[in-house]
Amino acid sequence: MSCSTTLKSRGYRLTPQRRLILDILHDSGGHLTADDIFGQVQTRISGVNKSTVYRTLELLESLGLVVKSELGSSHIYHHVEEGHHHHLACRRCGRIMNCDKDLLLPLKDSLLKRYGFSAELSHHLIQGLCRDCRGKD
Amino acid sequence: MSCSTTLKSRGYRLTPQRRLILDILHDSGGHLTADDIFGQVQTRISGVNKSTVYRTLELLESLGLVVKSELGSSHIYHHVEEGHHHHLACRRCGRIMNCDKDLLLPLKDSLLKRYGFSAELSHHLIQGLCRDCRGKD
DNA sequence: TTTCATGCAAATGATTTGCATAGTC
DNA sequence: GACTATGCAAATCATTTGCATGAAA
Repeated sequence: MSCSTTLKSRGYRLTPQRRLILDILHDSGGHLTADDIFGQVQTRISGVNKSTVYRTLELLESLGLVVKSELGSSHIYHHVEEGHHHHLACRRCGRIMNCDKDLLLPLKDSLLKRYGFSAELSHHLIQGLCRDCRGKD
Repeated sequence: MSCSTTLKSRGYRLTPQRRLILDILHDSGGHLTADDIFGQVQTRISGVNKSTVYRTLELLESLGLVVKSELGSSHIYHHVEEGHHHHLACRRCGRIMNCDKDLLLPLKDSLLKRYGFSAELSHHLIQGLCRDCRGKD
C-alpha cells in the first residue's frame, strides 16, 4: 500500500504539500533535517510554510510512514521504506552512513542479560569518524 | 588534584557560583540537566543567573571536569569522577542508570571492522525500558 | 588595579500553537 | 458544504550573547 493510500485510508487528506514531502523523503533515500526538507519543498511549491513541514512530518511519523531520529541536537527524517538501520554520523565531514541493524543485536542482548534493560535500538545514531576522515586533523 | 585547583591552575577564577555548581555535580552523583542544576543553585545562593550556570557548565566541560551527554533533546551533566560509563534511560519511569563502559566495546570493534568507522562511544545514551517497567503498560 | 565573571536583558534558532482562510473530500 | 490543512504571526523553550558592573587575584 502506498503512503498516499495510507493517508487517505486513515482519514487524512492528501494535499500537494503532503504528497511533496512524502516524495522528497522517498526520493532522497537519505537523512534529511526538517530544514533540508523545507528547502527542497520551496524549490517545487512556493509559499509553503515551515510549520506545515513540521506538522506533516509529525503526522507521517505518527502514521509510521517516516522515521525521526536524533542527530546531536537536531533531528533527521527518513522514509520507512528504507528499512531499519542505524546511522553513523561523521563528526568531521558530516556524512551520515547507514549501518546494518543487526550490528546492535549483541549489544541489545547483553543489556538485557546484564541489566534487565530492554533497549530500543532502532534507528540509533552513533557519532564518530568515517574511514575517509580518520587520520585527518 | 581537586577541581578547584584545576580551575585556578588554568587561570580561571574560583567564584562561589563555580564552586557551588561543582559541588552540586559532585554530590548528586547522578545526571542533572542544566535546569536541575539551576534549581539546586537557587536553593543555596540567591540571584544566580541561569546564563551563569550555562557558562560554568560549558567551562567545566571544556576543562574536562564535567561530562555532558545527550538525553533525547535535552542534555545531562555529570562529574567526571564518576568515571566513564553509558546511560540507560527508561522511557517509562525516566530513571537513568549507568552502564559499564566496556559493554560497547564489541560494537566499537565491529563498526571499525565492517565500516572503517571509528565510533565515539563514550557516554552514550540508550533508551528503552528498565527491568521494573518491562511488562507494564 | 586589572581582568575576568556575573547579572541582566535581549537575541537566537528550532519547533509549536492559535486563528482565520483556503482547499480537499 | 463540511471540516480539515494551511499560511501567517506570535509564542515557546532551551540556550547564547553583548554589555556594563562587580568581584577575584
